[in-house]
Amino acid sequence: MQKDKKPRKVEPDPTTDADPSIRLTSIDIAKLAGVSQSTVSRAFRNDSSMSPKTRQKVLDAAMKLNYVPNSFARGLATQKSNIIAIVIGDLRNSFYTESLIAFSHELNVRGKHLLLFGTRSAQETDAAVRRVLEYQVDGIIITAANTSMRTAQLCLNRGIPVVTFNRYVPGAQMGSVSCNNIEGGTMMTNLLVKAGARRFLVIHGESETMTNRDRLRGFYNALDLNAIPHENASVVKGDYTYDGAHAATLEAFADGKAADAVLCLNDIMAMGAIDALRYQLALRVPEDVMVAGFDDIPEAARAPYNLTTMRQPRNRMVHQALDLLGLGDTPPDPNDLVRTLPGILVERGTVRKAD
Amino acid sequence: MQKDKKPRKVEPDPTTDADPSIRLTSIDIAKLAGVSQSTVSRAFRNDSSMSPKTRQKVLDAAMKLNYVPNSFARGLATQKSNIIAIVIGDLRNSFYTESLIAFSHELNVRGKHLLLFGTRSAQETDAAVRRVLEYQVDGIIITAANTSMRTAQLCLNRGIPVVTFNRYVPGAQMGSVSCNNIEGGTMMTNLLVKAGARRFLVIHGESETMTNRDRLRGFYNALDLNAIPHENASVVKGDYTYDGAHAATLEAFADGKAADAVLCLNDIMAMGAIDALRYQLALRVPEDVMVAGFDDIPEAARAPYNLTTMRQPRNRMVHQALDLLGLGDTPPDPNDLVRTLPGILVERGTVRKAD
DNA sequence: GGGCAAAATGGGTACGTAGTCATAGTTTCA
DNA sequence: TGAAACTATGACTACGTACCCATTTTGCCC
Repeated sequence: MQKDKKPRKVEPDPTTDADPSIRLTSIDIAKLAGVSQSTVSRAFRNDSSMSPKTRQKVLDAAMKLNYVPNSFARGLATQKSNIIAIVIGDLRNSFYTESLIAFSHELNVRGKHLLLFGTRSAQETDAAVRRVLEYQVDGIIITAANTSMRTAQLCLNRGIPVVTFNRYVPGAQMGSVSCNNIEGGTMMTNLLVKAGARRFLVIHGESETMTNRDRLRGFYNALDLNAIPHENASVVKGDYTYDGAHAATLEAFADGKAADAVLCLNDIMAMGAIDALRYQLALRVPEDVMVAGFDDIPEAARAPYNLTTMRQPRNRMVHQALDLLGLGDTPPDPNDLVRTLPGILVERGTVRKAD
Repeated sequence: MQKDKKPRKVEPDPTTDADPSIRLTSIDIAKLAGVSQSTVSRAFRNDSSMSPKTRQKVLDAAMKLNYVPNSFARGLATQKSNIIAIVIGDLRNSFYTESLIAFSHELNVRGKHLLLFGTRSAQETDAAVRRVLEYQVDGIIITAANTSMRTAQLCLNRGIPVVTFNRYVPGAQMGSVSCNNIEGGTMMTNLLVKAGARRFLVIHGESETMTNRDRLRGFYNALDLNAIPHENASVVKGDYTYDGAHAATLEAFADGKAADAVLCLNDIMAMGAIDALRYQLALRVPEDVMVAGFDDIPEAARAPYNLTTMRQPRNRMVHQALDLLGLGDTPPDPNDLVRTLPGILVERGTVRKAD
């Protein structure tokens, strides 16, 4: 019985024409370059102990055959994937879109790849994170609804750094980047009070997230500071979406003017509120009703909205998140995992100037 | 106190928790479940020839230790990654954001993962595609500027299905999904002509992409049909962005009314044009100048814009793309790689009703 | 219950790269 | 000039799963 070397699984596909580049490996390159597989591997790893001449020879051979190293084999051998997973809850909110763009660019620069998970519910998020683990990702950025502690702990147990972006889970031993939302809520509310607001409609999103709670808390703090009774504020849900806030505004103002200021806990909702006020309720903004938001997304600055908002320093937040994943210039300090940045009050045209 | 408090320090509890320091493999699960590694592998692959009892035993063991299969090893062994790469040029355009959301969801349902590349230039796109190859992706969706034929061919040579979304490369042997943009351009222009438009400003994006060319061609076709001289149209670049179109509009109208209709080759640019007309140039839309767009992104339907536009059937396009990647119900027909869907004229408030 | 087919399970190896260790080749310095 | 210290390269194996194939167990029928 003659035993032959196991041949490559080359099954000529009749549907496509000639398949010239069958599965290429470093061994093929080694043959062509007249070196060993080890040497090919070195050439692609920028291993120092290697003559430039040999390296060039290998790279030339690789170029000629259009060889690309197999990331799975590499990942298996190195236990590194070069993949960062991002779990995003609401891509319809430009704040997250912009963040994603920034992350994408920054990761690209660092030679990392980006595995994207879009989820809505916390349940879905948990499932996504679980599947992320299969890919041995080098880090996870979570910017979706309240991820369960248990799931996050799962990652941390495996030594995978986790960063929650624009949210945090109290007590969790993981990185998090967000604004000082309490302070932000207070500042914005103070601005509205100074502009004459006394009766408030607050449109909030998901009451479970800390970001939401903190902004709300900041709002109440400001009411207290200004001796405005809490009864003057009605708090309704807007689902963190344009449509949600639009509907909530219509409902709240159904029986006439419900408030002289609408504080929306993000810009997308503020846009929905403004449009409802102006186009459905025929109220003027800011003359009849003032509106304020959070985030400062690109649309907020455009003429139809010209929204007064609390800007989140997005780029700085992105960089902090990358730092916490160990992708920055300095390794993260395990005792400084929670980064809180100040928001920036951006005064535009939806809040009247204080007299 | 009967029950011990859980110790703060992580202590390996063999009955409930995994030891965080140890890398779990199918062999560990096999030991715990009292079966072979092969059997563990089977349990996670839904292999048919396996007793339900054994499978459950394995899954229980895996659950207990929080075991997750290693995708790199799996990918190496199966030559399948379960990863689909998406190269997106402009995430700031909701059309692509919405498409991404749809793709993300559909891929998730199919157990596929999504590797995201954001790029601006064709050069960057090529680099991204090249790196995608390292990950042995099961398919690539390109919805960015004119990818070079050469790069796309690289993928096709490896048997990786490529689909261009909302664009196509003439003559390329790869899948593509787009609207009938020639027809769309003609329909929209006809509508404007019927509404009384005679002098046109066309704001287009990247002149290299076929989508752009086709819409423009459809526009000129309509001019011819209506015996309107081409001199009545001025065509300027808007970079496919809000800001680009905003600036282009201001410049075109700098010396007074430049046209009685502005045809923007996508909605994002239409929004920029409308805002420039209304807020900077104090012109009324549609009374003084009509505006039309393409795509029908969510913002187009909102009150401040209420844009008349040519809707692209996004969900159908997404499904077609998935089909072409072999992820649909039926395998793709290699002779039917170019899918062209009709656009849908959505008449709203930025084009006057024909008399 | 014996014999046979089918189902269930285990053994063993390939997948492609990284990295350790050994070795051949080269330089340094006494 | 010879030995030590490097440098450059090659041989070999681990990484964790899938899958082919062999083997054992079960189910079935007469």
